[in-house]
Amino acid sequence: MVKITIQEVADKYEISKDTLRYYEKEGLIGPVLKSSSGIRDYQEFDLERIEFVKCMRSAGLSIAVLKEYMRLYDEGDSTKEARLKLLQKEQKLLKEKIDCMEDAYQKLNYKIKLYQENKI
Amino acid sequence: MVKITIQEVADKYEISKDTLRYYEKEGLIGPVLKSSSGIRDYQEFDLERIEFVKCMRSAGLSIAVLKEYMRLYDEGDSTKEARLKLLQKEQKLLKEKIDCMEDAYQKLNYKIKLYQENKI
DNA sequence: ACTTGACTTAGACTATACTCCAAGTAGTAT
DNA sequence: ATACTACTTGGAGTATAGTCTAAGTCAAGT
Repeated sequence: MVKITIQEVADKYEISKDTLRYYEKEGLIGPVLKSSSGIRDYQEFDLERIEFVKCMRSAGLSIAVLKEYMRLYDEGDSTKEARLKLLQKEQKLLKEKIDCMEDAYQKLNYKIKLYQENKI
Repeated sequence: MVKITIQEVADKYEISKDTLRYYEKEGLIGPVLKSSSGIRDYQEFDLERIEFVKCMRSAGLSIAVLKEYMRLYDEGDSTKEARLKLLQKEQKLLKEKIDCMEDAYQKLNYKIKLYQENKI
């Protein structure tokens, strides 16, 4: 059994070691298995979670929301409904943000065209 | 001539008065015309800038970038090229962000479907 | 004249999300 | 045995973008 160290995870996902420990402290991932001397050994399911968290963070979901989701997850099956609602709410917010950014993208595009056509 | 107060601008664009003053201090808007007693009176071109800034901020452009753009703008025609480059760079970043968020949106969608089909 | 309410300023404070630091430990290389 | 490197912790520090507070000014209404 080869161990997966924090450095390897940091390199693989381009997340700093500090951030990985921070996420763990906040309950977004782990608690990660540790050797007798306290060294972290990341498991497959840790990596899956990290990937999910990374993706959601890059989409703008807050630490607080992801923390809440993981808290519910750890509470078990009885929180399925709550988790679904949370995800749906975040999805809706995400859609609004995307629409807003697309609007800004078009406005930028328009402005850039004005510059290129020397109309500004 | 009816004056446009900070309160009216705040209401119209749903930006707090504090934030409007903060943007002005940072050079993103204005300097706004003031009465002899120091009360701001926003002009049409101020409102246009505010709308642009609001849109760009909501799309994630930083205060620093908008500040730099406005600084170049105030410097005159000689900075056209630089402004265009800045906008193109931000547009590219914006596109990357949108793509990233759309990816996250699809992942969320998938996860939500799993919940709805009771597979999780 | 006095109260009221909206405005002004500088500067302190807050939230979010990291990021860095000091001090210490464990395992390996020479 | 000593040096080296990567890891650990708790807690302090930073960046960004506001947000709030205190103290004061001004114009209008009673």
